[in-house]
Amino acid sequence: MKITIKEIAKLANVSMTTVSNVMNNRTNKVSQETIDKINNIIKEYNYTPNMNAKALVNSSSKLIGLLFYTEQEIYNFNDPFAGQLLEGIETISRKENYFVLIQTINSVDDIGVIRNNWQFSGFIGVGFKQQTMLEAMEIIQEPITFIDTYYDEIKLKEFKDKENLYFVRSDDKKIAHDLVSHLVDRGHRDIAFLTYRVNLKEHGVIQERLAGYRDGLVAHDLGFDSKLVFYNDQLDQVIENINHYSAIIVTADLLAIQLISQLKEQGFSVPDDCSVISFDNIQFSELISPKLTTMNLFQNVKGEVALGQIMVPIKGTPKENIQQTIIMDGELEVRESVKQM
Amino acid sequence: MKITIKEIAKLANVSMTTVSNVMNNRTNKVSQETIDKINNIIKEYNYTPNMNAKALVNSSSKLIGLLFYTEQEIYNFNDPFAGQLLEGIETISRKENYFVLIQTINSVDDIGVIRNNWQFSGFIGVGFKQQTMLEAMEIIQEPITFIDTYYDEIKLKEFKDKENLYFVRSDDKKIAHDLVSHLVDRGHRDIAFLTYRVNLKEHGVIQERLAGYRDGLVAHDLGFDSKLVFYNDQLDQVIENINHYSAIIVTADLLAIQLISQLKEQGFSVPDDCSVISFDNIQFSELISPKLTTMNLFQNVKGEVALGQIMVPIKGTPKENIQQTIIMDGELEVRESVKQM
DNA sequence: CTGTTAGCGCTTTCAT
DNA sequence: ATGAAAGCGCTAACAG
Repeated sequence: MKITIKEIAKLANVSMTTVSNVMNNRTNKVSQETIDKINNIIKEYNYTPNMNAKALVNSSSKLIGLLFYTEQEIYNFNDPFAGQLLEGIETISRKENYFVLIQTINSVDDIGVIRNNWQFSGFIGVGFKQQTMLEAMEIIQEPITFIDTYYDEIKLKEFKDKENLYFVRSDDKKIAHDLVSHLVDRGHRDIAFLTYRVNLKEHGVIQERLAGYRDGLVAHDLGFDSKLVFYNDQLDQVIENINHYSAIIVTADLLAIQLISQLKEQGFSVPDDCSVISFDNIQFSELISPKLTTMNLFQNVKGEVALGQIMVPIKGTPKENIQQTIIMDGELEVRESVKQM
Repeated sequence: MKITIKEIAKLANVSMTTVSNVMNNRTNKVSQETIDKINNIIKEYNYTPNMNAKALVNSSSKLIGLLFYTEQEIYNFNDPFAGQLLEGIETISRKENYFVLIQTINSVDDIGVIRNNWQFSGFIGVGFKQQTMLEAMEIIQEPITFIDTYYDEIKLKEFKDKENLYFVRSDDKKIAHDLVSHLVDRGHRDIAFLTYRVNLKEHGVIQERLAGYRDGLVAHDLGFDSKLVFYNDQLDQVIENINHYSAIIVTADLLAIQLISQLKEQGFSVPDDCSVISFDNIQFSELISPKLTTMNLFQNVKGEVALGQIMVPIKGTPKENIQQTIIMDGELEVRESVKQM
């Protein structure tokens, strides 16, 4: 049933070495006859190698560890972000014949354990903050791409020489800035900002978007007013203050949809009473009314890129043109939730 | 750095066997002193076993293969279903110290390959139809749970004796029936049905729901009218015929939201002109307006149950009370999209 | 109570 | 051009 190299060797009347050589295309020193014979047997018996044995002897398997860092017990896979990422990662891993092991982790120590358990070829880290990323790097030697992790520029220098370390993220600051510009183009001058509650001390996606919002306002000679920055637990205040702005930037479609729903309940109309623009371009954004004007972040591509990055050192292909940090732009999907003033 | 049993044995001045015994709690024949000594070393050096070596010698690893069957190139992980399932599966796998390898497969042959590659302890199959399930079973010997796969009752008999085969699904027929009953309770008598286009010959979730819809109508002395069954590519017809029904059952929140959005655009109001009730209870269903009355299917629990099922034979715990097929009920979330007539 | 040993399936020198 | 043999880290007889 489960055939091994040894048996193939016996069937072909050759040694295991030869079989191994043929399988790994080290055929320069094998006669064509033998090659064909072996290949036929492999096909006939549907032979596929035992990855555990391979991993054991090579001390490296065809495994990619997909690490979801979270303080929660389990990462929130409901988030469309996770799904899109997975789709991109699966696309590449299948193409490259690698395998993806998913793991939610709550502490950096978890990484050490799982890393010892399996000999991963590389990792993709999601949900890491600068601090946890730094700690993770102490442990992980294999190539790793961190998705959406921001780091201080000062730290960047130390990373520069660090091999096997990659980053992929959106250009959140620029994208937020673009959102402001779009609203300004449409005649808006009073622009609010709504986001999830986060620790503003930490460097992350939200902080960057906030900074981009601020930059955008300044660039368009509009003042930044901290009273126009709201958090998801203040939706009532957002609505109370609706007269103080004509448009609002929301850092997630989900939150935007929630807001719109509340606004409607209170008798307000979008975009007439208030324009809404957001991030994500999730599937739903064009199913609701009004259809959301939102920023497509191409999270599936992000997944593809993330795995693509580490595949370079993993496969040992020359890495001349590879960048350590890939910053992706977004693409605005202009739909109905922003009004021309 | 990466310490092995051999080295632990040396450090503890014992043999590898003893170390192995201690690690696997076969401590009945080891002195407490030795146990402590070994455990301390393990802790000190942060030792964790090499799973590949273990898998090789045991011909079974702590891997669960999560197989997503699809005709597409990549499974649609965007679907909230996949995320919820994953969440449930991860919850249990973490608890049990097992690892989840995700794989999209396009044909049953793919299973053979991946199964040879790694020695899985068990599998969870998603997206399998009866035919592909049957084929998969020919190949897979390990415990497997199929999620949401329906099979003919005739075939059931053959399965009865089949070890290691489990099913988890919702009671789709009963749930659809319940939906009809709820609508009838609310005074509706003309009830339409909207679903995704599927092959009606195949036995699956949609077919069951359709049957339940039919049963429900009959049970309430309402006639079944095939003209009131619509498919997702006929949304315009759904709306054209709006006078022929007062409520519509939609087999997915996503589709329901799409419909509502279209209805609104055409100037209709939900639930006043048409009540809508659906399946899934996705996160969005209570963020939109009107808030969706929908059936919670507990897909995350489904994931937990699926893995729980196969963990029984995997861990070799006595499986007296285990059922081969677990059928889960839903729970109606009554919100705003159904009108009291 | 502890150690010796063979072997899981594969790769890789080193011979021939 | 092909083969023999050692060894990756671990487990499980079997011996003592």
